[in-house]
Amino acid sequence: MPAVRSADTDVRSETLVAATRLFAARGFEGTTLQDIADAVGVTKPAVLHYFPSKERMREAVLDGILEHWNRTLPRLLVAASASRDRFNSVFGELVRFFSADPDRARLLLREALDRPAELRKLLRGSMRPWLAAVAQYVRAGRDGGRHHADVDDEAYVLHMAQLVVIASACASVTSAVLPTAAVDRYERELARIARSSLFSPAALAAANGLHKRKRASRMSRR
Amino acid sequence: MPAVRSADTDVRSETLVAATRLFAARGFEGTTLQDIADAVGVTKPAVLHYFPSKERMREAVLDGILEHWNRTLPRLLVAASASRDRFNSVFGELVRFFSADPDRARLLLREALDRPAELRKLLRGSMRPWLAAVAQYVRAGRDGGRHHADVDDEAYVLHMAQLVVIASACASVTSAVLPTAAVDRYERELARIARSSLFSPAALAAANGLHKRKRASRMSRR
DNA sequence: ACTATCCCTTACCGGATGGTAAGGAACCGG
DNA sequence: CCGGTTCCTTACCATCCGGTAAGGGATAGT
Repeated sequence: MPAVRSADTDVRSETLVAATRLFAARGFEGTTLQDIADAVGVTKPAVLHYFPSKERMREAVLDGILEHWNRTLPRLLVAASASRDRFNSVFGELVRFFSADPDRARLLLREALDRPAELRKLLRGSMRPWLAAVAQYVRAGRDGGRHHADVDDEAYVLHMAQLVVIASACASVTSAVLPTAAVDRYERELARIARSSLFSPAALAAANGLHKRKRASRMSRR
Repeated sequence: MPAVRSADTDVRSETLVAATRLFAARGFEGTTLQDIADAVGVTKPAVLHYFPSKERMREAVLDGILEHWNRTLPRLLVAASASRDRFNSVFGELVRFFSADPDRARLLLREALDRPAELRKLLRGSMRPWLAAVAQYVRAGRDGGRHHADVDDEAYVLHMAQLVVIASACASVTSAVLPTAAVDRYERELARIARSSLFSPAALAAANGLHKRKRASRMSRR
């Protein structure tokens, strides 16, 4: 029925990609439809042919990110069951998700600043289960003595998520302040903070040395 | 010489306050001169009488924040010299500065997103000394055994600063995800993360119990 | 060959935006 | 009483914004 020309999904998806990049870099209000059209190489009404309004485009861009997120979410949650490995896989997945494409973090941050009410509702619906699951894991580890006794499960998880987001979003700024700024040094410290503020000293010491022979010691020790 | 009417600094400063609030809430591009003029209760050319352009107003707003920061900075750095007290006073001052007026955090975050290059230069010039001083304190504590042996001084300080900023800026969003969201619970966990990822287990235990009788135990233990 | 549909173009529009021109009201030193 | 300065107004402007109208060229079904 549609007169496909192999450009059917082409211009539309290119528009979505360009809009994502531009919204992340300059913000929604700071980006004009002309900017997006120029980036794709078409005219302004062409992008409005696929997205009825700029506002709808914003929603499409945000949906694209959340969809990607919800697709990697299950994989993230059924990670290894061992206490320490589970932490590493979940935290690693989180870091990878945002540092792989900092635009995701920037966009999320902008949404939190520009439309907090909307993001609230959105997170309330789609991130609560995830938060609850991870928080439950933290709580179990705490009751089992593996985690700090005074850790606040939900607050801890939220803080760590925020930390990953802002580290990814502002990497270009902070790298200018760190003098000998290797990015992985920055990321390594991020992981260290998350670990050492979660695991009890006993669990940390155990993982560092006399535990199972499963993983080679990847602890930083320069 | 000037025909003062007691409104000399009035409208100007009110404009600055309104602009700060609006820029923080809606962003620079999302705020019109008309919005600002309406908030102050004057006409659009009136605000342009004090600030020759919208761009100059942005600079004035940012300068206002950095000036406030630079004014409280020295007080922050000459804080108590005892290891644990120094941490508490510096970290507490940081938290207080941003949570007292979340607009500061939001504005800083927006600047990092909208104009990373400019903020880079600005931070490079005015925040490097502060970072260096605190990092040096962290390093000294590490070499003295009070801090974790594998802490990365500069990266740690940067991460903590970012964490405080985003926690203040996004409090309205995250509070919707935390179910029984007392704000101070959120802040308490923030301080716990900062402490337990910095101090070595021995130093933490000492501070919690058998140390000097200086402070009453304020550790959370619900 | 005819029609319909899809994709995209040129041309245009109402409204809002940042900024300017010009002048008026209040106050000043003289 | 008289310029002069400061502060703020009304009126206005060029530009750009998101969005629409209308149509052309290509393709597909019939």
